[in-house]
Amino acid sequence: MPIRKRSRPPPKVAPFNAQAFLDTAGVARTVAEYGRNETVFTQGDICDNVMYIQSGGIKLSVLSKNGREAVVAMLGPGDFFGEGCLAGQPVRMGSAIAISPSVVLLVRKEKMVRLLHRQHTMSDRFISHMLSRNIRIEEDLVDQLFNSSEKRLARTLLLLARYGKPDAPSRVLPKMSQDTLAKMVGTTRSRVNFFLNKFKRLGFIEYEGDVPLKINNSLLSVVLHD
Amino acid sequence: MPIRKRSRPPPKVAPFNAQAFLDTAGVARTVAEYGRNETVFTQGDICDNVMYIQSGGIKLSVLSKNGREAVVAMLGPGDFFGEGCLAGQPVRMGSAIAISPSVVLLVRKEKMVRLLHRQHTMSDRFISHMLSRNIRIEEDLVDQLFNSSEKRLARTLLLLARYGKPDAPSRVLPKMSQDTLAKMVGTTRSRVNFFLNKFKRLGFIEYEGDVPLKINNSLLSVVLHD
DNA sequence: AACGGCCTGTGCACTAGTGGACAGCCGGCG
DNA sequence: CGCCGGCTGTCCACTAGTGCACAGGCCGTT
Repeated sequence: MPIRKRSRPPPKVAPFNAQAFLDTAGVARTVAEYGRNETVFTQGDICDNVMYIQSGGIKLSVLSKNGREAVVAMLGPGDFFGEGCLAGQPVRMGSAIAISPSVVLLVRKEKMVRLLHRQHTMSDRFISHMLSRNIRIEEDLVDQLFNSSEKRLARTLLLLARYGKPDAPSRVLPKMSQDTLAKMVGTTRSRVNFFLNKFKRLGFIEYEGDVPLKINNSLLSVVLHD
Repeated sequence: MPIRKRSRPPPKVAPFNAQAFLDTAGVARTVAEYGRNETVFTQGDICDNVMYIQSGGIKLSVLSKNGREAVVAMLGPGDFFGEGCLAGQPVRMGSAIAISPSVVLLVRKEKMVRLLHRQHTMSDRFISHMLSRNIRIEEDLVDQLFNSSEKRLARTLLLLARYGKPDAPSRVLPKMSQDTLAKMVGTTRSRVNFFLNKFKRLGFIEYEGDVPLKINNSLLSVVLHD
């Protein structure tokens, strides 16, 4: 299973090897690989398996009726996605595309249900994933409710920067366009551009050379101030 | 355990009787009762048990630094809350208060973890709760991202109205102030008032007598229109 | 080299939303 | 009774955010 090395996804927790586990558990599953920007599933597809990210990164987004897009989550190794079908959702509520070359495990939902019953390792992992995801989305929600787009941008930048956990004083940001940033924050590109430059002017982020940026923890002051 | 009858919480699924279950499972748990507006826990409290709603209704809300409040969820019988501690959150991220007389089960988090291991009935129930809650919050999030406050209000009204599932053409709304509505929708009271009257004018909701309102399914047109 | 696609930087008119304020209504209570 | 507190209805000035449009830079392709 060739995993091309990329700058971004630092192999997070290197957690339990789900594939090996599924092998020993004798569970039917499929291993799929996706290249950058390849789509895993699309909003409206019928929905009958749960995915597990072995390596790489996946973006979940939702399309509105009038064609606008919102990024709901950026996921990495060890994360599940597409769990909606376990709750009886007949079709996918959003789209999933790979943001870097990714190896993904597919498990049919019936299998998954049985697995969750029989295997503590699995259900533990799944539950803890659901818990942390829940917390994250809830935070995103109150962020939307309370904060201005400026603060929201600052927050998502900070979250993106510690994509690979360690709390170094300043971290590098995955390369992404102002457009997708806008779709994550929930605003327009003009706005994102405006604030990015403001942050740069104030020394909160550095334009290491040209496009790719480094963010400074001092950016926190934006989020925290009043 | 006297449960005063109220108009609101129609006993949902009448699901597994958690208390009896916990009794037979020999698990330590506490039964607590709360009156209307009594607080179950407060943002910042240390956080070491998970709650299960036996009957009644609970409102989860978050307070921002500058004193604003956002309602994150309204829960009913059969719902868990306070599960954050299972994911290692040391303190509560929001407050929980009873919106009607409620009976709540408290299970210490260590017990809960063991329970989830040993008891399929429990872990099934918990997982399905987490799944549906996840879906709901995610919907709330994209709602925030895509829709104007008018549509958001329409949506929350519709959701509130089918609090007791059945798909009757028009349903009655739990009594709640424009203020808490505003905090659920994520806008100001002036706005809520404005739109409520607009909806009334257009015949989407009826002011049955005075305050308590009935909502018409035609309100859907607001949400659906472009 | 010339082209197109994709990105950033910037400006601006227009709109939705905010955050007050104030009056009036009602019910509870001393 | 009169007063208070919490609720609704309404209004308005002010601000944040949107949704364009346009210019320029940096590829990779033909």
